[in-house]
Amino acid sequence: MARAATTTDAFNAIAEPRRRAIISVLVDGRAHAVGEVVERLRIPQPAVSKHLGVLRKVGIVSVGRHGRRRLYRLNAKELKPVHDWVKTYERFWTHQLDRIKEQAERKMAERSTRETKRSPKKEDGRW
Amino acid sequence: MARAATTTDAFNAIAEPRRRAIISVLVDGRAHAVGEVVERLRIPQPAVSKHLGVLRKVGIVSVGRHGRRRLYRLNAKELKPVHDWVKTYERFWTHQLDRIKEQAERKMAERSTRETKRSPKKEDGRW
DNA sequence: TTGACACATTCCCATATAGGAATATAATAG
DNA sequence: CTATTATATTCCTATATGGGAATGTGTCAA
Repeated sequence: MARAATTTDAFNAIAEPRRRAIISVLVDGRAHAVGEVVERLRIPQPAVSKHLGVLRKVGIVSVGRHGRRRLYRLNAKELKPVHDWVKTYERFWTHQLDRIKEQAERKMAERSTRETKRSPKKEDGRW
Repeated sequence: MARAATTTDAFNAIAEPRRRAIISVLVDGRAHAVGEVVERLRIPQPAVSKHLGVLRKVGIVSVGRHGRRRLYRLNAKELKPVHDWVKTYERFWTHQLDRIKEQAERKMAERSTRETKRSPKKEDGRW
């Protein structure tokens, strides 16, 4: 099979830089017309419409009509799965104190599970 | 142009679910052989090798050799840009006050577009 | 040396792009 | 009704994909 559709989930949708830029425009929580996005990002209008269409299908934005305009609004909670996933790895780059703390916690956990698990010596040479 | 390559950046690399699964296997910080990943995820070996290749090109993993094995380890700090980006939107689902405000705003918008009586059977994401 | 093992690479293919250009649709103004 | 504004959609194309199958490469063991 080919690559998953951009409309599959938030992960695929936000992989496109211009879609992230569009989301950033909507970060103020207010509704914005397509033309506003076009002006502020200087992206051709059809491209903006297409990208907004992708974001809408995934649920990251919602649309409303007002006259001849379409007003798009951010529905940021759809980004939560991305945040939840990547948050798991936050400890790898956060402050060193946190890393020390993490290591300490890990040592404690290791100590408490040592009887059930195999010894830390392990089978031979893996680095 | 077509879609950006999966090796363009972390955003594109982690859009693939299997690659996220592979990263999860490496989360313990230790080095894992390809065969371990194959076993634990039950993904065909060539697929694992290809996905690891993508992750390596982006820098999310690094490789080392030990005998006939290749040992991959996580270089999670490459995921920081993703975290930094999505962190901006965390407040939309964590702060309860914001959620209340959002709901109120949505109700107001709903009320103002209710007279137009659009067919509700269209795609969702419309107000 | 030979064979088994671990892993990478290549080939093939159906599929979905993202962008540009052109056109369609919808709503309002006059 | 007509022109104009605002946005969506369609058509086109080059490109990269992910999976499966087959094969290549490197290393260890007997």
